[in-house]
Amino acid sequence: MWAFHSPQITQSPSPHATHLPRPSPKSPICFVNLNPAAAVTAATSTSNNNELIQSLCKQGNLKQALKLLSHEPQPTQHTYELLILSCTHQNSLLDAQLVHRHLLANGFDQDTFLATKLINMYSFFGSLRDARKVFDKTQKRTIYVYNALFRALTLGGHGEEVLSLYRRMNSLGIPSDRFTFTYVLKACVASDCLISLLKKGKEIHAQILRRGYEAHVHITTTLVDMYARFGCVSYASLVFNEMPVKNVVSWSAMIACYAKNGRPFEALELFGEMMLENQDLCPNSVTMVSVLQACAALAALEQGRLIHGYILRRGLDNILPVISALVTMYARCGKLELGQRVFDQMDKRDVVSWNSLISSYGVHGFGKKAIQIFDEMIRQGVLPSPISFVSVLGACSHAGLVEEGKILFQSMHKKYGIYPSVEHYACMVDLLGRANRLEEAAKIIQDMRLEPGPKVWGSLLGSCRIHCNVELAEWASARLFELEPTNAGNYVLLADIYAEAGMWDGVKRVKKLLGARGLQKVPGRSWIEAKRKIFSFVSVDEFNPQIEQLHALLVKLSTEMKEKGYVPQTKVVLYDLDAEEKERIILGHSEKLAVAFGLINTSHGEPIRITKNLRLCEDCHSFTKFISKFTNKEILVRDVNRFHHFRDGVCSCGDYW
DNA sequence: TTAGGGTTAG
Repeated sequence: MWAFHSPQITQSPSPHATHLPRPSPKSPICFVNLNPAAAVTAATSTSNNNELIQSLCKQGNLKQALKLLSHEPQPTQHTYELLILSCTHQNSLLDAQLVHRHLLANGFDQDTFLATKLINMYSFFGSLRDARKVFDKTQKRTIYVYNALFRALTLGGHGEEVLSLYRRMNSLGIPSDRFTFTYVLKACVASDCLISLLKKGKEIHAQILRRGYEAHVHITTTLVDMYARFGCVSYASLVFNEMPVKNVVSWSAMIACYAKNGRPFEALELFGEMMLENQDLCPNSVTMVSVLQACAALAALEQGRLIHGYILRRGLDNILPVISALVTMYARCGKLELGQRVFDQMDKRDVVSWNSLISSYGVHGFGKKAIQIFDEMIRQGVLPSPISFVSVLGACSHAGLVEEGKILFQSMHKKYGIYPSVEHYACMVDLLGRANRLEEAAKIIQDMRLEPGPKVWGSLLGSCRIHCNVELAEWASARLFELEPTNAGNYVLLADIYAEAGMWDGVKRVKKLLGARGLQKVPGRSWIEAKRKIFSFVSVDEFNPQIEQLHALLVKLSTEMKEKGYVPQTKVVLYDLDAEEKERIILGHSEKLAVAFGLINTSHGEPIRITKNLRLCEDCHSFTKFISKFTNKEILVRDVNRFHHFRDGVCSCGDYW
């Protein structure tokens, strides 16, 4: 498209000496002193020079363009625009800074158009301070200049700065445009303090309605996404349902909202609706990633396979995020080998693909294999990301590989220059805590340079539950009740610890606190996929039409297994009840109902696959081990943390979970 | 001149 002109710097027309701008004394740019004879011809050909520079930029020949620039007395706005663009294409910050200094020296310091380009440029290089400097030095700040800085700050995660600047813009009477709204909505979630900014987001939503932008698909889609990120699913769906115009992006945003907020069933339902009711809408790779996430969350293997087929038919199977999501989907549906096969068939892999595989092995309890894959990734020259360490440390934790985990944790900064984040500390606390090294876990928290967040305290409390440590549990829960006052799970964990220690006063106190704050325990729930449908069970499920049949089967199996040595672990019932009543309660656990359903509804040789929303209780674990031997059935249970693969009376977790 | 949805973990 662009004609190639080979730049002949030595023969090129030279500018007249009088037209040559004086470089400022501070400017490092060297203007070539040209002889007067050459300068005469140059006076008329500066437009050609500009064209030549522009052409070189378009060809990606930045170095030659810059050389020629030093001979050009009157670069135009367009020349600078293309130079700036070229610097980002070439990923050269040094050249970008040179162009910036050059345009300042040539009197373009108040050019608002170039100011927006410079802000975008510095945003690209991650130099937000420089972007802000350009903004501050620009006197006439058009909405374009504001929007450019909003975009830069939002991308950089400085949401609060955007919102304070936005307030100032409003007070100066500068009206927002449709672009401003998308940036400031995104700014509300590009920050750490989500609670206060949700209120701000709602205010901006009101402004959008007042300005009559509710029919604008970009803005409303951003609104759906903002509410999704705050976890306000009902608000997101309200906005979505009222959108007069929806496109594939809006549908994808709403599907992602469900998938990301623990509502995978609704995500799949909405995807079905999108396919059925809108035949002119074609789902794309982004849509498919969320749909795969939903299948993974539900362990819906058959659905996942159908989606995989669709992805192949649509030719979306060469897109990296889609393949990574496929690897995860298969692994989380219990088909680790299929996940590995998808990974093996990839032409190219990025760090995310590797992370998918590492965590897949981790969740199945193959810690050593996960470390091997991590090492292989490094050997192949792929640098680990912070998430690689979350994945591999998590794998160590599931497999009880404490020493290996400690070495990896230390290597993060030493070898790879990655500072451990709160997530990594949470992994370490989990790793040590599960291994009953609770004092060491507590020491890690005390020595942390970062503020330990809810994840860290939650890991400690979870470990205290496993090993029944009241003292540390009280320490952790006191912090958790401050940080997450509405997370019912924390209260339940502490109550369980008190109950197991026989401290019934403590149980009463915590339950009272739970009630006073209007919170409820999340009921145990298990899912199973059969005949391409997903069946869900809750504990002591009175509304299930098959409950009597399932219960009768469980009583029969339990009685027979007791003769073979199964002893019901009634201690998991944390109520002051008699043994018989406790036994009745544990037999009604959702996971056992799902196992019974699986025994009735799966064919011979077909494994039973169950998903559970909580950690597997000791009795269900022991019961399922017995069942797998007693009925000669393979049973895969994915609890909230990991997989348990029961076969012939043994579990893959080695009773460590 | 500028804009919306996604990948891996917990």
